[in-house]
Amino acid sequence: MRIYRMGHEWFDIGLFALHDLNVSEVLVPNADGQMVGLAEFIENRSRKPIPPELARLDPAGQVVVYLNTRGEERSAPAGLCFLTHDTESREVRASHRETIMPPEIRRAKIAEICRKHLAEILVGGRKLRLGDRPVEIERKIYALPDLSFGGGKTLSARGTPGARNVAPAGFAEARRELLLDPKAGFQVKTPLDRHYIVLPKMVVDSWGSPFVHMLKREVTGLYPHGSFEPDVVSYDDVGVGHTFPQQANAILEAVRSSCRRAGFATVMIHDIVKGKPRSHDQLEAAILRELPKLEHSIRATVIHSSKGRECYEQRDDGRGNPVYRLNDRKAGVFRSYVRNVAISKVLLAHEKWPFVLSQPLHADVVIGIDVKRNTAGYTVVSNSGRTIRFRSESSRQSEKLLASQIRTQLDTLLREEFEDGGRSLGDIVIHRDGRSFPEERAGAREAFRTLLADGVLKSDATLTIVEIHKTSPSPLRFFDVRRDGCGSRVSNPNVGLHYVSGNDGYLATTGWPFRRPGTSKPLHVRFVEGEMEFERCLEDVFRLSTLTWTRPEDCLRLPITIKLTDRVLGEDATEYDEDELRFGDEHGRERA
DNA sequence: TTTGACATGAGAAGTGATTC
DNA sequence: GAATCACTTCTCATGTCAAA
Repeated sequence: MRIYRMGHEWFDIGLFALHDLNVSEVLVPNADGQMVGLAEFIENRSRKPIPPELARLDPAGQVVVYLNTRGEERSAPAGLCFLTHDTESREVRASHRETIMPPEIRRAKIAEICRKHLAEILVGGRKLRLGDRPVEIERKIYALPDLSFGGGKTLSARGTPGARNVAPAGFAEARRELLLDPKAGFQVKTPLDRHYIVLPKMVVDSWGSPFVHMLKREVTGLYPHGSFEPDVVSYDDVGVGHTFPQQANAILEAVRSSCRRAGFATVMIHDIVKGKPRSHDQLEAAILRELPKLEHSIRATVIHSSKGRECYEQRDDGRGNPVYRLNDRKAGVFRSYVRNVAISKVLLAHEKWPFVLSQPLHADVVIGIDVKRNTAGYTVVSNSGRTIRFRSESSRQSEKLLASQIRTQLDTLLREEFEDGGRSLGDIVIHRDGRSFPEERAGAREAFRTLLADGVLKSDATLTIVEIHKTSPSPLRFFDVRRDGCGSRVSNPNVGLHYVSGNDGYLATTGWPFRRPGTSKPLHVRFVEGEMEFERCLEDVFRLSTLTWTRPEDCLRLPITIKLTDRVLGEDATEYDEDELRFGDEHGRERA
């Protein structure tokens, strides 16, 4: 894809062919139907003064042919065309950082574009005029909620007595500190289930044992009540080829013979360099989906060998024996990597949630729903995030859910919730990732009515459905503008800032006090139907976005209901070629 | 590839108007 | 009323950076 600068205007064109003639030879019809030279045509159409590339245009230069939107051939001088790159391309990847715009620059650019291009727009024959200033809204901000950790410790940015009180600016930092503090730490204290660490033989024979030791120490440090004693299983990564089916089958074989009890596993895989692009994602997806199907069902998480390979080096122990030690310069990096693995790949996999909301949500139960690649995922959050259930189910529909599916799933999930909690449930709120469809809503209402009749729900229970849009047809941005002296300072909005207009709500879940480059992108939350007040739903969305379990020191753009559904579906729903896995060794060798 | 936010381009999917 | 087309919207894949 290239862009073409005709005069001062930029066009996005796709190259179709190379013209036989050069710039001076190609003739095109001008407005009166007369044939003129290509350079003359462009010059006539261009605002003066003309851009330098046009002034310098070589008459003997090549001409490219592209197709306009009606499929007609058009000519453009190659000298005025520029190659566009996406972010992964080698030529521009280092400059990607520069495309992330800080708020003051984005705001200035928005104003400029409005002035230049949107001053007067014709809509259905009527002129629309845009206001010359952006809309100012009231600073309505939801306060950061209090969070409960282990040891009865509470974190507060709103002055709650007895809590560890911090200023909002220190909230994220304190959240991490409390999680790592042995006197606080994880809020749940139930023991861990059986855990296997599945390593490539090459790693077991080199830096495997210091790595496992480090991971054990990290998990135990974070979660002392769990008695983390993982079994190490090694698979033959060397004796087989390096394709996705070969490595996957080696892992399956090892797990089948060594993991004699159901439980969890963290599987280390090598990057697959040969074969189709993205085949290491296939390997990951295959492991995640195949291990639970084994006789002793294993729920797996996947890590990669590259980080360890990069950080460990072989040394001499002083008596002539080789030992693996961390490279001095990389020790710090590796430690935080191992901590991430401990939290995300071990503790969160065991459903040990690090911290929860201290005060109850407005809703009694919040259910996040998302559909990806024919798999529907449901996350149920109740009891202020203390209880979380997840369920996924394949569906024939790609994005729309059938009424009967959603009815059955909601019915099952809410009955489980009722039996576990031993109490009837009140207000139910559904967070739909993206658009909700009438069939789904009908299914949800049907389930609701049945559960009401059966006493699973309280007689005054309500059902409310909101849509959570990560992107929005009307992409609104918030800017915090403060006047100081002669000018003004533009920055990202406070997290918790919200603006409601009818059934559309915008909520800043990223922004101050979290330091991130770029301009905060508010969530678009749309009220679809139900009895709960919209502003209360919105506040629940905000509170659920403070449960940043995978990154305690940072913000989360999405509420945990959607985030968890996304995470699990992202992993679960990745396609992999099952036939290739079962029968694909020949194909694998061909490619390898 | 550890994670998440913000960025982009490609392509899929949906919408609405037009044509036969 | 189906087929087609132009256009919009959304998802997906990919990248960088920074956290300790």
